[in-house]
Amino acid sequence: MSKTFYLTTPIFYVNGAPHLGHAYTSVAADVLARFKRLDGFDVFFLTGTDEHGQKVEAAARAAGVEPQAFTDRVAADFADMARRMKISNDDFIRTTEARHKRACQAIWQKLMAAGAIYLGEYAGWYAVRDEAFYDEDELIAGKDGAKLAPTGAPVEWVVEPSYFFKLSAYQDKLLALYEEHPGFIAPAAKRNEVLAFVKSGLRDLSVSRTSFSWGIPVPGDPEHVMYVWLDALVNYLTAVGYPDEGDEKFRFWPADLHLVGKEIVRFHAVYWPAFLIAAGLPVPKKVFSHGWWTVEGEKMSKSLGNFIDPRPLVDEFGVDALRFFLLREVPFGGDGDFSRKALISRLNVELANDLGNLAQRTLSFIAKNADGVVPARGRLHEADLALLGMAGGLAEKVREAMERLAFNEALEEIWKVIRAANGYIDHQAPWALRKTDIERMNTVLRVLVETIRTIGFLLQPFMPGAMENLLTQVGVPAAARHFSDLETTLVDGAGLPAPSGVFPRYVEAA
RNA sequence: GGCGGCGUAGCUCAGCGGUAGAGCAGGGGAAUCAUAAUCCCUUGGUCGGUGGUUCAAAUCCGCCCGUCGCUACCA
Repeated sequence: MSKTFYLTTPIFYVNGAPHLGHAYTSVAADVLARFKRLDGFDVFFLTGTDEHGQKVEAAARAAGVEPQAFTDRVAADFADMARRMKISNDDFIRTTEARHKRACQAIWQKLMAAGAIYLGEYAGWYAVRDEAFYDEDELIAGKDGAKLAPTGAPVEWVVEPSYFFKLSAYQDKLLALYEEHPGFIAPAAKRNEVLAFVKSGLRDLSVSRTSFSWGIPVPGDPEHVMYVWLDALVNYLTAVGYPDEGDEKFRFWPADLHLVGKEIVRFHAVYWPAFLIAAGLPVPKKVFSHGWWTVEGEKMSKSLGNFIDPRPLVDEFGVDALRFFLLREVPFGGDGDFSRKALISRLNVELANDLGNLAQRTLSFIAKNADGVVPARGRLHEADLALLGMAGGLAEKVREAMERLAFNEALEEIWKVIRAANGYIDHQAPWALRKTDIERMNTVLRVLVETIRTIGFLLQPFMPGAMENLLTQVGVPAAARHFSDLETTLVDGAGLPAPSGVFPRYVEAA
């Protein structure tokens, strides 16, 4: 039985359309999921949509449709985006599904039974205009001394019944968790923030609402719906069959990795493990926070209206190039800037010139001068051994970087070999050997083919379509593309298909 | 205000105690198998400022400046 690997994207909130940020999280998770599958893991990869809450209820009303119809439409749009980005998720969960309602109510009852939830009163300064509560010390003074929200909205003292989760009781257990598993929150900067937050003291968390109804009813008290974050986080359990711990999918629990945007770290690194500990369930192994994209130097925002839909970019540049760009351009965990210019530059320089041209010059040379078959190799020279050595050690280097979610480092390692291969072909000059030493020429070509093959294997998770094409061109059978097949070499004299460019250069229309 | 990150070549960044590095951009040359792609050489930096520790500091410590983030219940 192979080792399991369970990873998730956040479930995306359906009060707006999918944009580049959603695509980014999904692509990163997908690359890792594909990598782990190729590396022999039994992978469960989950994504989906978060569909409850006041904002969705309001958005549906604004659109003039029932919440369910509204969420059906937006959820379908997210699923479409995932498909277009070639996301290989094993399941797509929606929080409005019956299986999820059942899981949420089950965990609620478990938390109640454990004494972790109690009925109390939520009191605070509420601004109707902002639909939000504010702390006393956040308030500002108005003209006549009236209390105002920081946004300038009038506030009133409101008391309403609410169920609370005893978050304060889990402070020490959380700190112990972070202490014992230093890798639980990554990158380290986020870990520090969470640590500081928890150390500063935790208050109990209001986990039910009575002010709106678009949510999962609290068992035994239907006036209340569950707080959307409790609802949302439980999706990770729902998908593996909770509360049926005997479900065949439940073997994936606990999750190996929750990939999240930096704005929701706290929910995943504080509330979620606290809920799980209280419910007597194992906690996930890692929460990794990635950064945000600006677009042409500006923050994506509603007011600027510059949200980017990734799908037109897929149409224009190809899904592989876009996926590559997102993980290549910036260290995972940090923020990045998306610009047409940078995308085109990566596409032309690294994909077309470096890799595409390397494959093309090698394969078309073989087609013209080596009978279009896998060339046999003779005695190896030092330069051959150097390049083969680099290629041979590549899988381990890439695996190590992927383990740290250092996607751009993994790609950099691969590109070092690509650059070395371009240097190698220039120095060995098979076009000169063609006239003087055919055996040596064949050896050089074979070394190149083997190197390209290794590169193709390792790039599969990043650019599945293009690498499927490339691996076919270097003669790797479709059924032999797991990383364990890397050790199997190509067969001398096996026919190769006619080569065709893998990454065409992008020429900006005049 | 408190806590934390960052500030290194024109740009994006790596290095984190032992004579300043990569990619891109710029300059020169070579080659011509290839998607006019490639390869080689090369210009370029008082490593934010300042004081200290050390035989030796981008690299450790203090202070200052700039910048970004966190500092709970919309998600």
